[in-house]
Amino acid sequence: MPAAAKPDMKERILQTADRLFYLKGIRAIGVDTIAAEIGISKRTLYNHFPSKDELISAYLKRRFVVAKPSEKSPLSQILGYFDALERRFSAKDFRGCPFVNAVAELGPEDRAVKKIAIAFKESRRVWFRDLLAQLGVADAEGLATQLVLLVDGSIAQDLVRDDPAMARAAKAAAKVLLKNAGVDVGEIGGAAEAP
Amino acid sequence: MPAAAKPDMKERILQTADRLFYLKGIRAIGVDTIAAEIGISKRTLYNHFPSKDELISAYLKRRFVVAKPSEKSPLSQILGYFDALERRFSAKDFRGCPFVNAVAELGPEDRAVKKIAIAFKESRRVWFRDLLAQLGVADAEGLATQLVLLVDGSIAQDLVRDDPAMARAAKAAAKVLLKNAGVDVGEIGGAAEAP
DNA sequence: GGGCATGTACACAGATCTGTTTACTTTTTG
DNA sequence: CAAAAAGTAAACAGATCTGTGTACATGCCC
Repeated sequence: MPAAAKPDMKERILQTADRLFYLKGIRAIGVDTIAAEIGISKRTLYNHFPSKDELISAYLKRRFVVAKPSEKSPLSQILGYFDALERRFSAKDFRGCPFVNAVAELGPEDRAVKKIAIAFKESRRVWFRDLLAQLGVADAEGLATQLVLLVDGSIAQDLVRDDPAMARAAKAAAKVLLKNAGVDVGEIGGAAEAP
Repeated sequence: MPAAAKPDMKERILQTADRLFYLKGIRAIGVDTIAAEIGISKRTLYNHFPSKDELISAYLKRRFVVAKPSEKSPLSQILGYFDALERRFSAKDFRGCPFVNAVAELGPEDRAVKKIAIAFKESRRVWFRDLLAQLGVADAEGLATQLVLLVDGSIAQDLVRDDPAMARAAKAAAKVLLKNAGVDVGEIGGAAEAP
């Protein structure tokens, strides 16, 4: 039918690539599949991205969203992160961390992918660290690292087991670590948690 | 050259497949590559494994080693697990958890792979749980889950960042969780650890 | 000696993947 | 209007992948 005047073709390509790469795997999806899914020709796709590698990088960079400043208290931001994790685990289209998956899939030789993955992991660690510093935690660096271990551990476990309870377990452990660092987190149950 | 009388051909194939699948990725390695690496013909490989899928399953099953009973105390077994992790992270050929990587690479539709991965994760959780029960921990189930989060989290982080310190951070966090559960773990530093 | 399992070498089928080329059509814009 | 920009359709090149087929060589056991 029509030819041009498609708005945000690049964004539409990226949206589709994101969904397919993330759900099925980067190596499992060919550029033909992405083009066919949108209903465009392969040539059009290659006019927007010079190679699949570029598309992969763009996909990962688009996934790299920075946390916006919040009005909420540092503690509720930290604990809320685990609640958000649990919601994401419960969604049926959750399939682990796209950065970890990409590194696992593409191997350590793909420097471009690894670089983006490292940057993302570091930015999230820094986000935790700054919130912890606001709470007056002495070793904010060390505790931030431990919190991201819980985050990534629950993501890996949920990827394999499809169990959103992993997020609750991570939150419970995070509370223990916070309390141990002198943060008042209120009551701490064994593992359960009152919403 | 010679023809038959190769001892343990199946095991040799598995060893090579293990190394290549794990280091480069399952989808990145073709059966030709494996056969060429050993110096056998592709036909021979297919005589031992009827399909690549079967070879993948055999690779993962072979990675699934059960922990042998130990003479050491439950606590030192638990803490020693994190020390072993750190040693593995320091090896240059470490590239994350083969089960998580396989699920990430092959997608959730590969039931055979997912089944093995779930079984492995569960067996390790049970290993922790039983040791915790021996220590008299009340909620051994919950704490075991939290410990495997730290384990898998440090593995995912090391995969991306190549930083063996992730294992030390996990160990430090584990100590805090153990202490909180009433286990005497001796002195606890901020994040560092005396060997 | 004679099967028979096991291996080699190598070609081949058929699918799929990245990326290009060619020729044509439609829309926007100066 | 006319040129440029953007898209379509479809074939193609060249590589790679899984799996099979064919013909031959070697070693072991009866």
